[in-house]
Amino acid sequence: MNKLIIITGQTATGKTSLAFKLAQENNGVLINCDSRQIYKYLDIITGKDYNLISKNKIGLYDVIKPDEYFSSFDYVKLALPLIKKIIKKGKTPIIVGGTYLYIKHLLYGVETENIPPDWKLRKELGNKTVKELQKILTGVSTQLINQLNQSEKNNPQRLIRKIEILKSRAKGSHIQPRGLNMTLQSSKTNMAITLENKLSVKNLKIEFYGLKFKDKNLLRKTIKKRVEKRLKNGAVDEVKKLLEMGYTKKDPGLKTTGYQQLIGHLEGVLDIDTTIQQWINKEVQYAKRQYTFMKKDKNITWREI
RNA sequence: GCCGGGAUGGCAGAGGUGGUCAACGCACCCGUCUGAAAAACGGGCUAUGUCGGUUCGAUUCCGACUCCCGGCA
Repeated sequence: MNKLIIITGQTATGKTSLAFKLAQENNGVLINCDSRQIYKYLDIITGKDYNLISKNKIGLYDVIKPDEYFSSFDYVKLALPLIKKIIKKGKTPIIVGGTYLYIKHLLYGVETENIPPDWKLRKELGNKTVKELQKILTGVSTQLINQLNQSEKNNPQRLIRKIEILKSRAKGSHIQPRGLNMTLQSSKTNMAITLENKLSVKNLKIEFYGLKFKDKNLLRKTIKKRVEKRLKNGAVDEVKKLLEMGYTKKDPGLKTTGYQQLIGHLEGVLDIDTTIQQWINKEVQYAKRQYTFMKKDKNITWREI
């Protein structure tokens, strides 16, 4: 019997502590699944737990630089072999992090798996207005744009992705998607089977936990404390250092809560109180969105804190 | 005390108006999202300081009061 443990959930719920505990009980090895901790040099503000886990005991920390793009596909590509290696050693991989999108793609696959992001195209289309993007899409496929809901129709990133998919298919390079889709989320066995195939591992047992706050007051209080702690630990200096290294607020790594606000402060746009308040608000809002997204996954066993 | 200016949602703030007034932003609530996810988006909520008058009808006109800001004393 092979075991895989996944711990996700809202930010600031203590996922890493739980992962550490489960690692001791299960002969486990941690694999990060936080889209921010993937980045080098983003340490204090993304809350890398160096005290709890020494750097070499957790996988997928610090794999790219702040100006590099990363996607759920890249994550899966890196995570799968790592998981496999750990299982082969007879240990338990423990995936821990709040980026549910990455977990979702790892567990359930993506229909358009063979159509990679075209960052050049994205950059090009990035200058266009939503109206222009809609027009491009309408020109290619009226059917497709009619299927989009209001939210997606106005979301430039989503529209660009759709265009990307259509362009790729127009080139004829695509293969018919495999039957991996959302319906698998309702079935625990299928989830394991999918991964067993991808890993070529037999008898995989998956434990899938989600951590969430009991109520919003506690969430806000905890986040506020955490922000204050990070400031005390040198968050401002971390940002200064990154700016000195030549990174800017437009770099994908720095498009992160905390960095955006502190850069605003260093630029003199925000006073410190506003900076802190905004930082806290953004994290609270993020935690809310996380749960909205994750709660649709029926495989998650929830634990309230 | 006198003179002037002001009072619009939880906050900030615009403009119009005797006829269901009421923008934008923030916050808050709910949601969307199959290769950017700590991202990007959609929807929703709440208002004319108090009291009285004129009027069929007042947020708008009139009066008083309260509070705030500026100037004079």
